[in-house]
Amino acid sequence: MSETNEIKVAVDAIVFGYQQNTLYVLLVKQKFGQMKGTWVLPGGFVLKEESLKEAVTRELQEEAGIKVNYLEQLYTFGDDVHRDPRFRVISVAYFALVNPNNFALVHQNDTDAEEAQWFAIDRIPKLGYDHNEIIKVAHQRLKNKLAYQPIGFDLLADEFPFSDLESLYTVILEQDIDRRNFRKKILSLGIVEETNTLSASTGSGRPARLFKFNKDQYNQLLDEGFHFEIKFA
Amino acid sequence: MSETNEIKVAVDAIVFGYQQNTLYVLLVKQKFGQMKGTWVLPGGFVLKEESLKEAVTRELQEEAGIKVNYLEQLYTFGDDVHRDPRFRVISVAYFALVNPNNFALVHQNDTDAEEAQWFAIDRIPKLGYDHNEIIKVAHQRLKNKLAYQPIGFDLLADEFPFSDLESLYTVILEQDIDRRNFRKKILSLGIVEETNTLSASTGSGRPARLFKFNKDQYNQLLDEGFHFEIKFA
DNA sequence: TCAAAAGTGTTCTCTTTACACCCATGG
DNA sequence: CCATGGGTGTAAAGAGAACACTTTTGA
Repeated sequence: MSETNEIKVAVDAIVFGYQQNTLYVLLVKQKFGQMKGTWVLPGGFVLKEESLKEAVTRELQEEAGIKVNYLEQLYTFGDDVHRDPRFRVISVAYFALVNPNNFALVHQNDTDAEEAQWFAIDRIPKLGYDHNEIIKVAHQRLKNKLAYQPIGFDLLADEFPFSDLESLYTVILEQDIDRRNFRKKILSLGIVEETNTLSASTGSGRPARLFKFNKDQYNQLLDEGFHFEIKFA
Repeated sequence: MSETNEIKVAVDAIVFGYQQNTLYVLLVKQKFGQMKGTWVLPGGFVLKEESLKEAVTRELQEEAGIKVNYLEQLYTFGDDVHRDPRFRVISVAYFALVNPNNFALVHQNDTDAEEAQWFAIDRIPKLGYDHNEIIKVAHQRLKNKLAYQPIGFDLLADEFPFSDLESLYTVILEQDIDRRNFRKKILSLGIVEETNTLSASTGSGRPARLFKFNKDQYNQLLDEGFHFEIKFA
């Protein structure tokens, strides 16, 4: 029973960002040890007096200078006893989303990682440990959640054209959707509202009206037993 | 960083069983320590050379002599630094289901727990640690999963009358359902098949035809993109 | 005036809901 | 023959899917 002392507890974060029809994941370059130079998920060991959640937010701040706007526990990886070649480590992985406001990375020098960088989901290099596997699990979770929780909005700016929301769904779910039916469906839920703003011109095409997610309204509907769900043909 | 050595890793299992319109949870009486005599979830510390999953199945065997027929990771509880008053412990909780075949408890004497016992979900006593909270989370997961995964069958005998399946749904979801529509819906999924057996008489009423879940068929449909879902009015 | 993206309604199909009476058995 | 639980169909309403042309802007 005392052997449990020899198991180390780590946290890792899979942070998703979305920009220009591309889904990105945040990675950091390992600064120390035999894995120096390898790209891995941001994360690290949990301190004795901090909660798991605190450990993740601390590591994200230290390693990438980033604050996320959605965070939930994903899964705890601890079945492969040798997933870390040095020690027995179990890792509690967290699923996180940032919107473009928080996208920028602060490069502090006093960090665990030499660099932090965004990688397109289909351009992830071979990572250290089992982190490629962890990203797969997180990607699947993202796909699933998109259908029954309004987390798409956490990946967009506060005000966005409808087409951004639509292409976010097509890109992440890798599936075409009908523009008219999608718009009708989303608007019928009553959690997205029109603003008076039009998008700045992008050089071609008609400017789009901007919309925003009404979180208060969503929470109120939740209390009333409302059930968010988006499905496609 | 070395402080992580002082965090202990435990697993706990929430095992659900269903009998006679009642949902049960398996609890064990703590045998040692200052919590001696308190009811808690089966579980214990993870050994250095075993996977998390192995740890759960080992503990369930040792403490209750039970084998489950569904097991999945639920959540890792580690945000309250003092959830165990003795040490910093994080617990990876597992969600498990048994069917009536595996319901019986073997009372070995060489176990961690003095006793193992089934408690109706609405008759759970005050438990040690944060285990009442953990059960709430597991109960919610059970309710959610029932709607989009055919796990109800893991709580029933291999062959069951339709009314058992139906009352399982009403009991766990705490919601009435229309008998005719429910039967139509389930049968239309094509994963439940009729047997030739009729239930033994229970003293009154017409004997029921028994059905069984066709797991192979379900898995095949899954591969074809099938999506299980049961909703109610 | 052309290219590019935004905006918009209707019809058809399928799924979900609501609802009530007869059947088989044991006592 | 009565009490108990098992078994079944239909119609109405709602949700999802399919589908194409007009509008606004910049170049």
